[in-house]
Amino acid sequence: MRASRFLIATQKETPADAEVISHQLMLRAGLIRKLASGLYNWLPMGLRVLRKVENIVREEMDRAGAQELLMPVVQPAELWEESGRWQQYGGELLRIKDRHTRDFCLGPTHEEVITDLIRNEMKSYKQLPANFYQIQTKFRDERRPRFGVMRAREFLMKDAYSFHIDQDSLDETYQTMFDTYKRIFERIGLDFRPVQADSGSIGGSSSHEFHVLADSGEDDIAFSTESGFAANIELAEALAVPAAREAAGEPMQEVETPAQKTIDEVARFLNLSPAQTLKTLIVLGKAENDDDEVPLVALVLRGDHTLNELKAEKVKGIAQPLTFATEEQVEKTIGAAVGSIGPVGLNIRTIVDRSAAHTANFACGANKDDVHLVSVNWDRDVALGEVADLRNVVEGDPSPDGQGELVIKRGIEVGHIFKLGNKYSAAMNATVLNENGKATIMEMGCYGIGVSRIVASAIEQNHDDNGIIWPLAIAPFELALLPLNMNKSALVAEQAEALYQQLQESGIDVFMDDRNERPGFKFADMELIGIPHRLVISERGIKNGTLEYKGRSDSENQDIELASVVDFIRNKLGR
RNA sequence: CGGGGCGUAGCGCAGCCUGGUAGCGCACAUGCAUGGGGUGCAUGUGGUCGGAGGUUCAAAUCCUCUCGCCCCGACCA
Repeated sequence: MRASRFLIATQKETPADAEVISHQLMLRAGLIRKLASGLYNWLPMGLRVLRKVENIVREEMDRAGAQELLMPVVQPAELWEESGRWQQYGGELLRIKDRHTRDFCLGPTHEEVITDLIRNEMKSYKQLPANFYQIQTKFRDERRPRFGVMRAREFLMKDAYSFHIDQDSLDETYQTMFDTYKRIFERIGLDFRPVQADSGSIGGSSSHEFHVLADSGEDDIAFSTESGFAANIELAEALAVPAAREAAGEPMQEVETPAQKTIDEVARFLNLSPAQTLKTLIVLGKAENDDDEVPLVALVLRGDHTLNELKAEKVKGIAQPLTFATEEQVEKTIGAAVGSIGPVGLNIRTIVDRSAAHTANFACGANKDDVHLVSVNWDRDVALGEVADLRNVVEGDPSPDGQGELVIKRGIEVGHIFKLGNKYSAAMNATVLNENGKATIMEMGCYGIGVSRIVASAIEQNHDDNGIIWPLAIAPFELALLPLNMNKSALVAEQAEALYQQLQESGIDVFMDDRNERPGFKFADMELIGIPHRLVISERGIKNGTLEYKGRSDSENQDIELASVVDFIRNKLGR
């Protein structure tokens, strides 16, 4: 490609509304332009990157035996009513009406459509297992789109759905997809980790996420220092810390704590560390009958720990989504304000976090305004009832697999695989006949990759002060060919044209900057765009019989014999 | 959805408080010079100041409403 015939939309200045580096660089390098909040145009330069990612994903899915198909963006409401998600799915599902006022939605995911398709097409267990995928635009009406294409409302996703006669077959394909995802992210050149994950609103049992490690990530991932354990923090099991409870000391006593509400205030006032205090959070439970009053439930955690809402939600009898009781509800039922609640003498169901249950001689609210208790001990002063894992893990916690400690890093979720089981196939009655001729509900798996998000996360991991540094596999072009003063020097022009021809014929994805611009201007543009390899053709080099080569992250130029330059580049590209 | 902020040329911004001719840098066009790290000089093009209503002799500026965008806040590829 010649620069003179290609839209180079680079900008010197960073648009004010771009927050993270990948968004800034995608705008500055002229890869994307915003149309509206969460909606982006992909310019020619950006689309080349997107297509390269897409092709790697496609090749590896095909290699894994999946079949590509394509489903519509617009989906009829009936299917979503059948699965129950028309009601369940929140505001992210953009619901629209057609001219006949029939209900439709823009597809945020395609479980319903694929299940409907496959239940009509597949009749026999002999056709299973089968895995279908598409690379297609999704729409999720995000409450807050941000970070450019990282969290856009419209985005490109590879989604795959597998169908099985039994759990063993599902397990096998799940493992194949796990391995395929590893290959994909390795080929793209990302620093990533597979982690155990929650299956969220899509549903199902087992689930792994693939995270690109980057400080700008929106997820916290817990890793073990000693083993391969890695899990999203929403899921990582928190073991009891300390491992055993100390012996009880002084007798329990009441202390006046006027106007001390938060854990920090109380701990400072009592001259204790927050870890020596317990906090009691009051949430809504589930009423047994629809007409009954909603009960309150107390969750007790160590003062320095934070509640993991996902874990709390999974406890039987707690309202989903997790909802905190209002101050009025708390005062009415317990008779004390929110800052003075504690487990001693508490008149509602109480669930204690494992670590809180191992804390001795602690301080907590006395269920009387402005009074706390100190030197409180389980069993001696208050019965220890239900214990559960309620908290988020913190750095230094023991790894749940018993090996090493946990370290926490930020990650960007670029892939997610689920075992759906029969959640959709049962709701939508997707069956095939088994060996005995009996209708059997299929088992399903689903596997997603955020194709457009990968482009942004690759930049988060690979950039410097001058711009993007693309991994070779997804660079918009492999090589930038820069003739200097081409318009003045017939020698340079002639040589550049000849070399351009030669490189193209060797199958190299070359971008020749034939614009009539000064050298510094071209260098800056090519580095901002992030093309991995660069060749400079100048009059003085030609006279020496050499060209200058520089890799995007090299610090020095290297002179290359003109005659051997094509081989040199092929070698650099690993061809 | 709640809290905060911002809308003036393609991009980055000033002007608004204290009402009176709409400005600067970059980009873009033309010319001359320059020609190895975003070159210099000159001359130009480009704006219904987000929109509507109001106050006023006069509104980018003051008032009301509205729309859009960004940031922070707990259902995600």
